[in-house]
Formats: sequence, C-alpha cells, structure tokens
Amino acid sequence: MGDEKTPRHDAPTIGRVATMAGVSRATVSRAFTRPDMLSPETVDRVRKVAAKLGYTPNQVARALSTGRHGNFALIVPDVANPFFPPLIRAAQKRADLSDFCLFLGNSDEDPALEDKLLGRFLGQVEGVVLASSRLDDAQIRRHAERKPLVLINRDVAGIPRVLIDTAGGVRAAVDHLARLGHRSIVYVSGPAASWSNRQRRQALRQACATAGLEAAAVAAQRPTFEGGWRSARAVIATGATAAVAFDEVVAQGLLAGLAEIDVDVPGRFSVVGCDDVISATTTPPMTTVSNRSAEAGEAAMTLLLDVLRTRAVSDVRYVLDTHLVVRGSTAAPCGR
Amino acid sequence: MGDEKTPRHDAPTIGRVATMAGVSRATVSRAFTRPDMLSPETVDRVRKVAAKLGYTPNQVARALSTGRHGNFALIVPDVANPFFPPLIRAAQKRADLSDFCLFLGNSDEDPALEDKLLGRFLGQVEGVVLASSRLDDAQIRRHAERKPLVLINRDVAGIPRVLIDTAGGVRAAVDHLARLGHRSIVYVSGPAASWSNRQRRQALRQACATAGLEAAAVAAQRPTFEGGWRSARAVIATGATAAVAFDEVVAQGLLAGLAEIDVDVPGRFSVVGCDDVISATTTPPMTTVSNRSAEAGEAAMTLLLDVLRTRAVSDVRYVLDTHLVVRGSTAAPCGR
DNA sequence: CTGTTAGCGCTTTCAG
DNA sequence: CTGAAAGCGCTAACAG
Repeated sequence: MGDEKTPRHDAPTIGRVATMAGVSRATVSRAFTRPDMLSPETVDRVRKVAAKLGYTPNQVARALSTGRHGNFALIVPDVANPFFPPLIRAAQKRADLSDFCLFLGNSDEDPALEDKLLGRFLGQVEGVVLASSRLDDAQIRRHAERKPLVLINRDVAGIPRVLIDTAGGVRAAVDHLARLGHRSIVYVSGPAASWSNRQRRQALRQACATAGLEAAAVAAQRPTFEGGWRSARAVIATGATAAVAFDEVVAQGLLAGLAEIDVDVPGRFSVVGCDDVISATTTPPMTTVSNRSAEAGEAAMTLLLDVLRTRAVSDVRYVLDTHLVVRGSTAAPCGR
Repeated sequence: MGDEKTPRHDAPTIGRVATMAGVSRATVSRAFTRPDMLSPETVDRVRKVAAKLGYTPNQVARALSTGRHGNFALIVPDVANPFFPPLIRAAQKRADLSDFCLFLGNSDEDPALEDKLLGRFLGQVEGVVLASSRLDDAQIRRHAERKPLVLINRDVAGIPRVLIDTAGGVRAAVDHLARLGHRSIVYVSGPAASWSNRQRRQALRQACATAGLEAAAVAAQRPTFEGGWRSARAVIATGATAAVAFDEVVAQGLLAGLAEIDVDVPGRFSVVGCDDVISATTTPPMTTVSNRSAEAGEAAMTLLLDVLRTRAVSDVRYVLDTHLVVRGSTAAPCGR
C-alpha cells in the first residue's frame, strides 16, 4: 500500500465524457441541452457513455454560464405554524415538477432576518416566493426589481400575488354569530405587519357595523398559542360574548386560556378561528374560516414559473376565497 | 427616447470593483475572503467601493471555483406531518446561523422520489440530512460516499446519525398500561421502511413479553389520519384493550375511527401516541411518548457542520431518549 | 502585502 | 451536424 495519490473519486466532467466518446465537449453539452442540434446517433452514443461514467451535468457550472440556476426560494415567517407546512409542501412539489430545487427560509416573523435570508438566496435562485412577508412595501419592491418575486397574502400593486381572501369567511362568521344572538364581538389580532391580520380585522369591523353589532379588538402580540392564552382575560374584559381569532394557533391558545379561567366554550363564550388546519381536533372542535394554504403555495409557484417563462410582468392578483366551517365552538350566548 | 441599449442593471462584478478601486481582482477577492492578507487600509478602501457599487460576491462563481457551495439539503418524507415542521425549522435555523442556505425536499414517503431529489441536490450542496429516510442502506451508503450525509431516525453503521430513541418511552407506556390492568396491547404500525416504526414495534413486543402481556399488531398502511381511522375495526378485532400507535397522526385517526364505531376512549379502550406534537389538543388529550424532533433537527445540522470542519469520519451515533407523558387517553380497562 | 496567471465545468457564438 | 474558442465571476498558487 504505497501512498499513491488516490484520485479522489471525482465526479466525471463533460471533458471526460467527451474524450471517452470521441467527440468535443460542445457536443456532449448539446447532447443534454439541445439534442435536436445533433444527429440522433451521436446523442445516443454520448448519452450512453455518460451514463456508463455516471456523469451528471454540474448545475453550478451551468448556472454560472447561463444564469439559470434551477432554484427557487420560499420564505415563511414560521415553518412550525400549522398554516405553513401544507403551503410549503405544495410549493416544493410544484417546483420539483418543473425540475427546480427549493430553498426554504424561516424569518421568525422578523423583517431584518427575512431581508438577510433573501439576500443570501438571491444570488442562486431564479425567483422567490414570500409568504406572509413581514417586509415593508419598499423593501419588497426593491427585491422584486432584481428577481422575479411572488407574494402570498400580501397585496402590493404591481407584484404578482396570491391572496387568500378571508374577508368572506369572517363576514360569514359575524353573520353566524349575529344569528345566534351575539351583540358584541372581539377580534384577537395577530402581527401588525400581516396583511391577513389587517384584512380580517377590517372585515370584522365592517361586518359588525353592517349587522349593528359592537366590535372590539385585543392584541395577541405574537401569533402563538401562548399569545392567545395570555389574551383570555382581556378578551373577557371587553364584555363581548364571542371572539374571532387571527388564526387557529391563537384561537387554540385562547381556548386553553378561557378554560383556565373557567369560561365554558361555547356555553358562556363562543370562539371562531381562521385557517381550518387543526380546528377539527381541538376541544371543542372549532368553528373556523376555511383554509386554502396548499392551493396558495402551488398557485404562487405556478405563477413564478409563468413569470419566468413569459417575461411579461402583468399585474396578477390571484384571489382564493373562503367560507365558514361551523363546528362546536360557537353557540347562542347565555343569559340573553 | 432612443432605443439606447439600457445595460440592464447588471450586478456589479469583482472586476468592476477592482478597476473602481484601482486594484487587481485578486485583491478585491481577498478583501472579502482573506482580509488578513491585506493591509487594513486596502481592505477598507475596497470594501467601501464595493458597498457603494452594491457589490455582492457571486456565490455560484465562488462555488464553482472552490467547491464550497454554502448550501445544505434536508429531505423529509412529509413536510405536513406535524412531526417534521419543528425539525425543519430547527435545522434551517442552525444552518442559517452558520451562513448556510437550506434546500428542502419532500419525498412523499417514496424512495424513488427521495433518490431523485437527492440527485438534484447533490451537485449544489456541501452536505445532506436525511430525516426518516425511506431509502435502503445500500443507497444511503452510496450517497454518503459522495457527500457528507447525516441521518435522522435511521441507524446505518458508519454514517453519522441522530436517533430519537422511543424505545424507552414505549416501554414506559407498556408499564403504564400494565399497571392500569391491561392484559393485551396492540401496536398500530407505520411505514415498513421506517426505523422508528421498527424500533417502536419491537420495543412494544419485548416490553409486553417481559410484563407477561399479549402483544398484537395491525398495520396502518400509510402513516396518515386516514390510515389510523381505517384501522379502528381491526384494532378492536384483536381483542386488545389498549393500543400504541406509530405516531400521533395515526393515533388521532384511530381516535376518530374508534369514536365512529362508538368505542369510548379511555372508558372502553386506551390509546397511546408517539411524538408529543398535537397530543395536548386532541380529544381526549392523548397519553404519548415525548418528542424531540426539534432537537434532532438541530443536532443533525450541527453534526453535519462538524463533519465538514473536521474531515474525520468518526462513527457518531447521537441518541436522544424519551419518556412517557400521561394524559387522558389511557385508563383501566372496563369489566375487569 | 499585491498582482499575474490559470483554471473550476459548462454553454455558446462563430466557423466550417 | 460538429468543433474551436471565448468566456460566466471568482479563487488560488506563484511570483514579486
């Protein structure tokens, strides 16, 4: 066993295939990217040799030369928030279908981190999807002019976006509660930077006004179980008999917080969540606004692919609407 | 408005910075990668110019030249399975902390797809984490010799791996059930290719043998809510009075299936889940084996970074152990 | 400390 | 239809 320099099982390059097949490197390249430019026999022979050698085109080298990286990036505020996994999954699948790889970023609800991640990705992707972005419009616009960019649940004019319109669902929730006899409803809000949050809050206020109900609001700082939990006392203090929560994680926390201070749901208080994602399994099963996050993920990816194909920057605004799913967390208010 | 060729706001290259700063390209490069090799003033001047021009090193070009891509890949069987999001999140965060980008792949429980994704990633990453891989040992070994590879919940000798050892938790579950008076326990199994599944099944069998209980098993083909649901009848048919399910998604399905055929839990039948991830919110709250998926994700990433640093391929086997969390889905069997 | 010189692996005119 | 040659943007010896 001499210390002969083991040539380190290097990945075969286009050059090796070329000499082995007795053609030029250009021909090998074309055998993979533009087979139509070659005689069928040549293509066949080259491919065969390549296969035998276990050759795989080097994506990175290719990207350097063409600018086409074959990658996308998706950034979400919180991977572990149950709203996002179906979205992520669908986006990944759609990307994969078109032979793209997907980078995933978790911004932790932090605009600065989101910006940093975006910067890291930008150099090696052909496009980006920002889900529930916490960046401000200016930052988004700035990035959008460097790379194709699609938004989910963020409404910036001129930038392709897919929006899950929960306003319809929230209005239906208010109607539902009004019909049950509630006179005052409180909105437990989520992150201020969230478009969905603003949309829901506003829809609630308007629907209440229309129906002649009182509308209050309390803030669950972060959209977490704990945030919902902590807001329970404040929610009750508003005097409302029903709450609509920003999302189901908050709603679930609220449920737990109410249980802790012995407020029976739905006997004494009604709760409605948003994004039907865990609501079937809560106790009680939660009345909620339906969810289409997987569809949103897929649509955004498809949009991005379209933008790449047709450089036309048409102002797309893809809206998915929602409805109310009535379960067991809502009932008539007591003592009225 | 003449059609003067707008030079397409191209990203500034190292060359532009070099001429603007009156130095060579090598110097610019070094100002970013090896500032210690340059005089402080030069570094300063170059960086200033670069900043003014908005120069960002091109990752791809750098990777082509150095082989260091600054990327990792993580592949999971199902992003939407609640076991994985915390793991993904933690892994992403850990990678980000070391300035790495993370590709995410979803294998859909399909070995062929997993292999394909891996192939796609391999060319542009420095290492890979396979969580609950469905590949066979040979395939894993093959990939591991091309790139640093870390496994989660898969025990292949010689390959760095982090294992969540649920055997302890399952044994505790059996003890718990035995103490309650159960004489026969059924395991509702998950994917055959899953190491965790084999481990849990085996732990259950052994613990039952030790405690003198009967052990049965029924298969929930896919580890889904529906799979658990469908297995309800078969579970009851075994004559057992308690079940331990592969994971909580299956357990939750089982709960729903049992409810549908009017089997009261825990009155008539007890259920234990695995991976404490949604169990606090089921009805009834589920007795379960604790979960450490986030820790596993972070540990795997850290391991990968270590492997990269010290090319020492020591045979690491990082084990996280578990315990039983008793909640409301277990009780003494009726009529005994 | 800094510049010169070769590439990394692949694509892409431009000629034949 | 195929080959030769010139890069993509950056890094890495090797000289000074």
